[in-house]
Amino acid sequence: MTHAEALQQELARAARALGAPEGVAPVLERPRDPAFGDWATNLAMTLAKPLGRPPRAIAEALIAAMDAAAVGVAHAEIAGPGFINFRLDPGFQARGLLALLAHPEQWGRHNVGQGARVCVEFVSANPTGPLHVGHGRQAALGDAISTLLEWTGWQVDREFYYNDAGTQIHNLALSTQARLRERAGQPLAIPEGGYHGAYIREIADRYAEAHPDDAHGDDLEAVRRFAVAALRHEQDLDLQAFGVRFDTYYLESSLYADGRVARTVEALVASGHTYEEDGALFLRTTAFGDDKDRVMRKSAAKGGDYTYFVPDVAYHVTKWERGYRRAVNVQGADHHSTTTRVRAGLQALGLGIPEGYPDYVLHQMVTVMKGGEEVKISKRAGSYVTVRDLIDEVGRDAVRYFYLMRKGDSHLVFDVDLARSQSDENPVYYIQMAHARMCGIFRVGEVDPATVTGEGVDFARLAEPAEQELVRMLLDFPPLVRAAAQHLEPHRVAAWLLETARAAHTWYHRHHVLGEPEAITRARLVLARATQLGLAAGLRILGLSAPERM
RNA sequence: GCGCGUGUAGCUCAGUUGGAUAGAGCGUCGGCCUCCGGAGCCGAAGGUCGCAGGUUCGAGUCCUGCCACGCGCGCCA
Repeated sequence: MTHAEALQQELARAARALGAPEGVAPVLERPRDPAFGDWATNLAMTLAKPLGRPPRAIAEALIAAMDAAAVGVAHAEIAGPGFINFRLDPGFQARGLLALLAHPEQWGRHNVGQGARVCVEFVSANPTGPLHVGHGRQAALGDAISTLLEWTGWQVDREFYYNDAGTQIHNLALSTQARLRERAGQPLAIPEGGYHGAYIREIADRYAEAHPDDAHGDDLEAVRRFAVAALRHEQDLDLQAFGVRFDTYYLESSLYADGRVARTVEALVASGHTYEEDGALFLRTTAFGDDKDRVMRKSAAKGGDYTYFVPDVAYHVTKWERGYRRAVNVQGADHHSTTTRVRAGLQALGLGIPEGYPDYVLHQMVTVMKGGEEVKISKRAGSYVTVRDLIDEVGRDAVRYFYLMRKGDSHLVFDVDLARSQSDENPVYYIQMAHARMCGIFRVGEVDPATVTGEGVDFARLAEPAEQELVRMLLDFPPLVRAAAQHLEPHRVAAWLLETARAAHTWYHRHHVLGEPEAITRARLVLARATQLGLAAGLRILGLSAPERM
């Protein structure tokens, strides 16, 4: 039990002694101004109504009823309308770091998921081009969210869904074919909705080399397979450069091949939620909250194909059948409309899948600034900045951090020139520097950090304000990880890292670890070690490296 | 027009599920290197939290209505 939980328990006990109703859950928070103390509670104000007494009087009674010493409270005072501010005994609070030193691999871990399996799907790009900066945001977000879930007790599988069937892929094949024929001296005829990027020409070149007997690309199916394979390989390289690994690659084409799409359609028809109109088959998605009903199978005049969301529903059925009782999909907000459709399809099937399945994390668009102006991202026009461009220019860690430092649902402006030119002043370097500095102390002091356990150390020596602040930040980490995972919001970890790094730099600058009286050096070595471990933990969640020197 | 999202310092963004005097980074201005790494530290200036109402002890946060911007609204994905 942490000291905060002990304090909460003691507050709850005192509240019941005053006649408060069962089940009061005192809320502790860090006061905005550290001068107010280490913890504050608004308990007295929330009890004002049920107890029918003024908040300040209740606060007084609460303080009197508490066994302050037992929970390390050195001082308690009433402030403002009825806040109670607690100042903790310095050593009592700092001893909370013992758990970090003893089991660093457990620090920040929780078991809310209780080992349940969850499928996190992200990136899921069409294999029609390299990964662009929008996919990069998804890769960073999805990977960090997966890690957060792992840290909080979920068994996570990272999954990439390849839309390797349908119109876009057909256009890809036709575009490649057009380039092949251009090579052979015919006029270029890229189809409507086709792809104009230079990489298509490269693929055509390679195809011609590998298939000397089909230099015109007459075998469209072979061209399609070749182009898809080539682009999947490109995307794999992009992801590798970014340090993102997937457990499963699920192919949309396999859903057709194994009959799942057909079976899903049959099941939906059997459910009675479909109807035919103008030769097309509709799903009555309006019965499940959609604006209008959606076409499942196009009319014969339009080709008679299934629309994209049918395999999407079949795909999500497999997630359920594969045992994922929870699924998280990370998508761009431009795909927002699919969420209702997929959920509607799953509900219509009546398989007992919960209404909110799957969870969606939608992120807003990324715009790229280069040379002072916006780069229009268009695969078809062939103008965009790839994830690999960014990584090459500013480094993997910086790219990841920039993607993750902002909330997913706010629009992201990625100024490439700025990111590159300011790389010296990047927040990620600031954070990594704090970590490296802690490592530097051990290097210079010739102390093996692994031997710093806190045993026999007088924690009351960590009494300087800068030290208390740093201790508070470090102790905030475990609950912060839980909250970030619960809300699927990695940016909270990014913000914590920056604040904690600042606290570490301030402390480092004001107080020396080495060369002080032995009792102080020993206590400060503990804090340095805890800071190093704590920062490393946060960096790890975001997929950033924690260098020992820079 | 409808749905979703956003609107907070010059710029880019946080804001601990409704708490105290709204914060950070960058930029600007002014200080600090015999020091465990100055890739750092300390300080200052800078705000009508888009606008108007409402809910209550208390609102950047919740509700309603407007305004602006982004995305979506296809038998495209």
